[in-house]
Amino acid sequence: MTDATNEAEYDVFAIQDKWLPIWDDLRPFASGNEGDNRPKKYVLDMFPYPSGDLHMGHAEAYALGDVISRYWVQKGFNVMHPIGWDSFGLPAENAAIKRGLDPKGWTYDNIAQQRASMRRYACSFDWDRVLITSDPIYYRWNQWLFLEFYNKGLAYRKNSNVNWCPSCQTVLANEQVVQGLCERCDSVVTKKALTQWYFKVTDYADRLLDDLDTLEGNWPSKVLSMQRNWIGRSYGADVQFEIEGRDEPVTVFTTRPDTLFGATFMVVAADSALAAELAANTDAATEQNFAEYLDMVKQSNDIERLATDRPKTGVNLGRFAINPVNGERIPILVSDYVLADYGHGAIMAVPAHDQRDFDFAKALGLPIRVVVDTGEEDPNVSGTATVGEGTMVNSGALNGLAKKDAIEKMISILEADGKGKKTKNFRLRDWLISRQRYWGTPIPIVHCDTCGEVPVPQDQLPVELPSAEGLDLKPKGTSPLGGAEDWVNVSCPKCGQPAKRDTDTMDTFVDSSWYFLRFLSPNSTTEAFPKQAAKDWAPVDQYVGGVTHAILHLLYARFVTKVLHDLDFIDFQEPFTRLLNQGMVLMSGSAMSKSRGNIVALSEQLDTHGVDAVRLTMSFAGPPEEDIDWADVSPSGSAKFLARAWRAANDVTSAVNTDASTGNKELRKATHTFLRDFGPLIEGFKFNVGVAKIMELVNALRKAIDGEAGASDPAVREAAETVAKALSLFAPYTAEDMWQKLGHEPGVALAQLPDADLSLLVESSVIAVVQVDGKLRDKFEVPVDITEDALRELALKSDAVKRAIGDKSIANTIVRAPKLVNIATK
RNA sequence: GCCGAAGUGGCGAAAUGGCAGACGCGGAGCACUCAAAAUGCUUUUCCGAAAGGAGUGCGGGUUCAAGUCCCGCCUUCGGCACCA
Repeated sequence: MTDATNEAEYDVFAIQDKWLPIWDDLRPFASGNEGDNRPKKYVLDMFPYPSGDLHMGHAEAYALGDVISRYWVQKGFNVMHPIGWDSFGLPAENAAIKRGLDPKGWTYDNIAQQRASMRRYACSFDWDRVLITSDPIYYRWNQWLFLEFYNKGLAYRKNSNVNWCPSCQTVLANEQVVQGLCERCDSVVTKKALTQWYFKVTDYADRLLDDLDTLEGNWPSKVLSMQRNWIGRSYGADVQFEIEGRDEPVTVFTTRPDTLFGATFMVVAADSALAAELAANTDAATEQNFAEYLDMVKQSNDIERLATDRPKTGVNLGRFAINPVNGERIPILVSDYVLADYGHGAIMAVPAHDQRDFDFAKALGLPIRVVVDTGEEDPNVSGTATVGEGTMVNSGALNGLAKKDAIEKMISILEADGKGKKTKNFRLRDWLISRQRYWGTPIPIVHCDTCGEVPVPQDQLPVELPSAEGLDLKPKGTSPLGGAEDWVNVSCPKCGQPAKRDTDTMDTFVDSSWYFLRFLSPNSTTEAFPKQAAKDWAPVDQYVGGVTHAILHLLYARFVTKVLHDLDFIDFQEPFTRLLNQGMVLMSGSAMSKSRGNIVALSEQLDTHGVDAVRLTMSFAGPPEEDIDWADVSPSGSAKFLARAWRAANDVTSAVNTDASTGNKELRKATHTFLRDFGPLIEGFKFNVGVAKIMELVNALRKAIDGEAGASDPAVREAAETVAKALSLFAPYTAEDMWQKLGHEPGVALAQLPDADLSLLVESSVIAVVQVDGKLRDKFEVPVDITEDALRELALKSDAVKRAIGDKSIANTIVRAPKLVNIATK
């Protein structure tokens, strides 16, 4: 039943349908128009993977990104807030295989769906700046990037033991192996010797680590520490050990050169080339032992290898190294606890002061010699290596020194003798970028029997992916592109003889490592991005996305940025000035997943509560970096609040442009207190508190309309307009409709919040509190300009205070006029 | 093991060293209604009838005053981890 006198009902779905087409025309978020001289800001949300329709996680990320973007638009900035799709990759390929379709169709269908959902979700994207990484117009520049790296010597091929996912049938970067499992499919990752393409990220290890300091305070400290951990720099020394029966010495890396006198044996990684060589020159029995051991090592996977309680195993090669400081002959052993690809694949073992070496020594009956007196029990007795600080003993010239001095002295001794040098090592490995899959950017290299690796000339780019039709995409260990014979067989760009294209595709993290620059000119066919635009807009002022990318994506993007800087394409060294990591949306305590059966469908939430209520809930649930448990929050409560705000605007009866200065004092004060507090809260990412402040203002507004002031009071209009503008960051449909109800033209998103009139906030009196021994005992109203003496006197007169003091005597009285008195007794 | 973050009502959460629990969810009550829904208002940390007392993971400390700063624990979460 409709009530004729009160026909205005808040109908969120009607409002959504009403405003969408109007906004399509209005385009309030177009950026970089000719003659637009608003100051520039670049706000970027991590672009989605088109694996289906948008889900709750996207809804949170884009709600929060939008608060920031819309805030700066409202502040009068020319905000670039683009969107794109990270659309190459395995899920599309796997879905295609499963359904017998082309990955392209699946991908672009999903993109269309997500795009429509983003429009409905009222994302403030600039729809003129859109990119899709699987478009040739994008990946052509991915190939350009590869060739720039190649020409600079930063892209190279090598054969080594790589991470291999037996289920995806492709190699994986180190970063894509999580706890020994494939990050995509959770299969146990194995090792395989393959020739693969790498980017030389290790050349930038120092800068990637040191420049993290410049992000301090602007990136979550968690992400900074994760990156530091991942790069893992350690300082120490390279030490050369002569090997009996070998011309070349073997170099080992150690962080504890001070303990060199305690090195009682050497351990070589069982799966290293050095181990094979050393074993080859022993007797038949040892060779046999080594071969059997190596076989066992190769069969164990990372999961087994990483088990902490795993007993140490190894084989004594019966060969000897010479300790460079004391000439001692020490046995050489092989074991799998030494890694082939860290340091030099060989270590000096100091069992007394390293627990791993100790366990190994115990297991194989090797000598243990204490060279640092830490004041703890002898490791031979306690069974625990002493790894801490102490005084050097049994160490010749080092005796009596502390750890730090001993390290320095040992290094200078080694350097003087030419037996070693100070150095550092990184945990970070080079980035393996080739993949044996179809749906990715083809690597723009031709292999020629006479010329070797030949880069495809820039004017022949893009090397377009051949049609998937007729190709067998099923994982089989080699790239499906190998089956596209017309595509593979080309003539060498250099000599013209028959040659073959490289059939691998690039890791999709290459695509996303520079996409933020492509938004500057997403449709350009002549350059990856214009230098001048990069100067004007980049780096990204505010990046928003999940912490899941804390290592991989952010590290790669930082690396590529530094390379592009060194190649003189850009003048900055860090891509993302400020970073916000939003939390995850959980359901009943755990991440949403099909197997748990706890998936909340975004579309259902939107159909039930409306876009605005879902967006508002995302912002109001808590601090943005915390997880949101959907079971704990109330989208219906948000909807209720929005209706309440909308009704208040609907109640306003004064004319547009009514001068607020004659309005209700109390409500004006509430409005201007809000105006003072709101901006800093948003800029400090305290969106939940910002929403709470809007709620307070709506409560005050309601009270004023229903109370003495009445609906026609000018302050009521001022408050309602303030609510509409502020609310547009969180609930754009409701805010726009309120704005219209208040008599304005569409475009609340561009309506600026005025500065607070602080003169309205000056109080003549305040509530003073009186504490006795820090406990609240009384409060009363006092003039703001009350003197300390007068306030003290008032406090001491209070009955409640007298009672609290009792028969104790006063030791001290602290007065902070006009707000506080604290009486300390003794 | 190493590094980091966090522990506050029934729940999500607020709180420049200065009134702990803003704002909301949920609960209770009142008004409107024949009734319900919706809406508006009141109330809601715990114990206590009240006066009052207790209270921010635990134990200490600094301070007139500590959720906040310092020291030591406990628990949870995240990252790294046989990296020499």
